[in-house]
Amino acid sequence: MALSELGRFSEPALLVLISLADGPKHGYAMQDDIAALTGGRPGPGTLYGAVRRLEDLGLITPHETDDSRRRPYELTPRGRGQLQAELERLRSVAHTGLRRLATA
Amino acid sequence: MALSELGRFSEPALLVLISLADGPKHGYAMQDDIAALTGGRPGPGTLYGAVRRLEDLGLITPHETDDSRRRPYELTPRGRGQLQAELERLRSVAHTGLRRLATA
DNA sequence: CTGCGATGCTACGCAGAACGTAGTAGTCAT
DNA sequence: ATGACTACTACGTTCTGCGTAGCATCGCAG
Repeated sequence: MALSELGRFSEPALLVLISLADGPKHGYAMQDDIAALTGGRPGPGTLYGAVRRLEDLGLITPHETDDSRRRPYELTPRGRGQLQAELERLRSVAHTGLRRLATA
Repeated sequence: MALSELGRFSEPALLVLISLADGPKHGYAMQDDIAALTGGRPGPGTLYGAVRRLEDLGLITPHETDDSRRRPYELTPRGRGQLQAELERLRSVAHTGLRRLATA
């Protein structure tokens, strides 16, 4: 993490955050949700790798449950804020790019 | 490249394509342009690494020039198409995410 | 005309992300 | 009780991201 100290997400990590944006989910449900969003289903290596990193960063947290089999996660307030900022940045970059394509 | 066969870009590669969207540029100019777009200037390793991969994929191509010192690149038609598709995908993902944040 | 900062790129190497595969185990319907 | 689906862990490989270092060229100040 060098280009910017904290304000950057890789694609799988971003998709995990988005998938948690409308409520807590466990890993398998995230995979389904991401598949619906993007058309591609991440393998477990990709998904749980991203989840662990996001948890280390304090952007998501395990959700209380008595079910030992599932491990649901939810956004922390910090994760929610970071996601919002990142999505706005992304939207602006996409907008700039599309305008350039249209003009040229 | 496994999640989707060709429809996925890493952030630096995407930024290179965007920076070429309003005309041919050489590496250093791309660095400047990306810095203006995002606030962060990629190092040469990041930039030229992404450039080489994009050239291998046929999305950008070296621009004719007699200047041996500079090596400008431009989008291929295929690169232009891919960029457009990717930006639209990105905009839609960002939109979905922001809507979820607003609703929840 | 010489020094020096800015330009433009190549080479290199490491850390870690992305990804697939395989394996384990519980659940549920038939 | 067998097979399909759910849910996750473990593991290893490949490649990206990134910084650093180095080298050559240009332009300008003195």
